Amino acid sequence: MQDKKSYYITTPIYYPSDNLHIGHAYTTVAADCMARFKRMQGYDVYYLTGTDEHGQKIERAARDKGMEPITYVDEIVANIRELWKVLQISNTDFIRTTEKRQEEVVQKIFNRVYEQGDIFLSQYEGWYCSPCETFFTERQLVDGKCPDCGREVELLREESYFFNMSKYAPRLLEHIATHPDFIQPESRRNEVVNFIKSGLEDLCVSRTTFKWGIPVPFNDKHVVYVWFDALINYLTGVGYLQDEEKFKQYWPADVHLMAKDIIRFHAIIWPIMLMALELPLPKKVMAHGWIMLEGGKMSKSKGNVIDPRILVDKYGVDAVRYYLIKELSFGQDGTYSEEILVNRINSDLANDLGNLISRTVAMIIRYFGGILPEPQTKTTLEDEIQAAAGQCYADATGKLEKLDFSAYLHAASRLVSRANKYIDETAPWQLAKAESQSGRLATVMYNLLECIRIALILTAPAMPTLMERANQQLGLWDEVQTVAWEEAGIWGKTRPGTAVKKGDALFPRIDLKSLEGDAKMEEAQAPAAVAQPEGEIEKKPAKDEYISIEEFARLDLRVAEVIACEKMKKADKLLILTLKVGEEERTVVSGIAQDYTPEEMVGQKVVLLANLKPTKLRGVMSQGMILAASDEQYVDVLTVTKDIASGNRVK
RNA sequence: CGCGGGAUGGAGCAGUUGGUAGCUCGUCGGGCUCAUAACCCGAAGGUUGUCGGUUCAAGUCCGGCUCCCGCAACCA
Repeated sequence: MQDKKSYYITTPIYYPSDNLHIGHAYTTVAADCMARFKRMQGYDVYYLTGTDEHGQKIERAARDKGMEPITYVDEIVANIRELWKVLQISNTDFIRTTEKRQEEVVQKIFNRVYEQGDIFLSQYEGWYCSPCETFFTERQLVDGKCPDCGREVELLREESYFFNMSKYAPRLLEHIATHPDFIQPESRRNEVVNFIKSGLEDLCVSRTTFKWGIPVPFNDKHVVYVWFDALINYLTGVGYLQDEEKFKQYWPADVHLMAKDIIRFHAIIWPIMLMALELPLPKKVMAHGWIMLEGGKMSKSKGNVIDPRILVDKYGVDAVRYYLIKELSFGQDGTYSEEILVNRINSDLANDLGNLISRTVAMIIRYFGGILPEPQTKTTLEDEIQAAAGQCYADATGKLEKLDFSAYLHAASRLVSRANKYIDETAPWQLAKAESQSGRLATVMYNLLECIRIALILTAPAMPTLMERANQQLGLWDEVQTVAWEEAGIWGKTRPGTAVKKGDALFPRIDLKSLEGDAKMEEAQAPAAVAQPEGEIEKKPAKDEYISIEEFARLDLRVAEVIACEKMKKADKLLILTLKVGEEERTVVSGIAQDYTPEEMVGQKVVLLANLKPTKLRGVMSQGMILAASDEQYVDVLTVTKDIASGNRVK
């Protein structure tokens, strides 16, 4: 049974309503790196990823496109799988919450927890605004009234299932205290502990407002709350209640890896669910940081989402994965820019590693006809090299064990640097000039290749195609797939007599200047590039979607003069404008506070959409909307510059 | 006082249990010529955001302050 130690690692299951971006790629690549590392160490690895497909948002998105949720989601899931293929993700399994195995397990779990009393039917109590058909919490209300429409709300109860979380809070705190590695990094652990100590409320684990989800087994008016459903995938994936032997082999998970924003679900709700099921908790829950873009977080609305596929096309999988793994330091946020990416590839991969291989191959060919000689005369320098290699191996291993990905690659880089320095120290081109030095020269060549061999093993988890590509030139291994991690810790595994041959550069240098040229071309092609991969609906109005002049006339656009203006309290973006429109006065709330002060608005003549349905914004009734141009950076309010009196029509 | 993160040589970041501040890139100078104009060596450059406290000793612990950034709320 215990023939092989097992290792179970997961990524979150992703929500297929949006395109996946470089951040999702990071999590998945990092987890893949671990999976490959553990496999090379001889572990029986189970690497699970997948998609979380239920929920109102998906249901709505599908309906908006006139599709069944499942057809909608199928398409996106296919794209996600394709992305993982491109990134050489070696997941063992791919789970979808819409699969039958998941539904079964979720329902059984729901049943069980219900029967033991930890899930109970209760009333969800909230303030209900019937015109808006929405519940609000006490906090959300504005002056005790509906924050949306400003009307009276009533205290209503709705039937809902709740999960008793507080019951398990002390046990969870105890567990966290006695297992310091359970939540990583430490800053996240503190956050979670504080959150738990501030008191856990019962979690509402069912919904009745939509249908797209797993039905509560004994009450089909209810659907299981998506997070409750989603987290269970970690159990379903390894056969819980379905394949007991498999489950026994892999559970508890060794690592749940995720981005920091969902740590609470994994470090609070999930462990408590497992406690309710009397299952052992995962050994580690690790949250990494975010990849930020220069100028803020990436988001679809900013249009700055990076599609990893395009990067892989441009730079290759190994380079892109290397960059991702190297860039984020343990648990912290990092920055993405194409310039940083290119610099990283050029300096670490092209200049140092790629070039090391290139120059070594060239020298073995020049001095020994391409056949690696037997090492001979040894000096203290060789002891030093060997010790350095051992140290790098130990460091890389240690850092990976701790999921400190960046430091792991840094350790591997150190060996490459040491080898480059070794060439300088020994100056093989000098040795080659004297016949008497051929023994030394042989030693140097052997040691260089030995360093390369070790470096390639160390970087293999990060760069899955490099070993094979390099091996075509180096001939180090008969079978690349079976190379074990431990071989990197053994000096002298390379066999003399190995034949090397010249090949293409493993990591060609990238010219930043030519990149600028590319960027311009890309801009021209951008719409196609963006729309194509995901089948994303960048709907341009079709030609027959012109509107008539009559339709336009329905918009009552007027010149309006700002006679007073103040900043909305407790809102960053809102100004409250008092407008004079002819004889009439109006109050309009506008989201321009980040670019305009109240003072500079007063006296301006702006364009008002006067017959827009009034609405309440943060408690203030806004009677219309003023027109403004905007992009990601600026908001520019349209103003009337000539002396046209307020109230006049704009058309 | 909504939640959280950050402030360390020009840039981006490390700094584990408090004990001489490190790494990558860039800059300047030198070396080498095997190599993907790559490689190697050396140098300059920081009173570790600010004020106060604990200590023999603080980037590292405690408290106040300032400024950035994400999330949330809000952009009709």
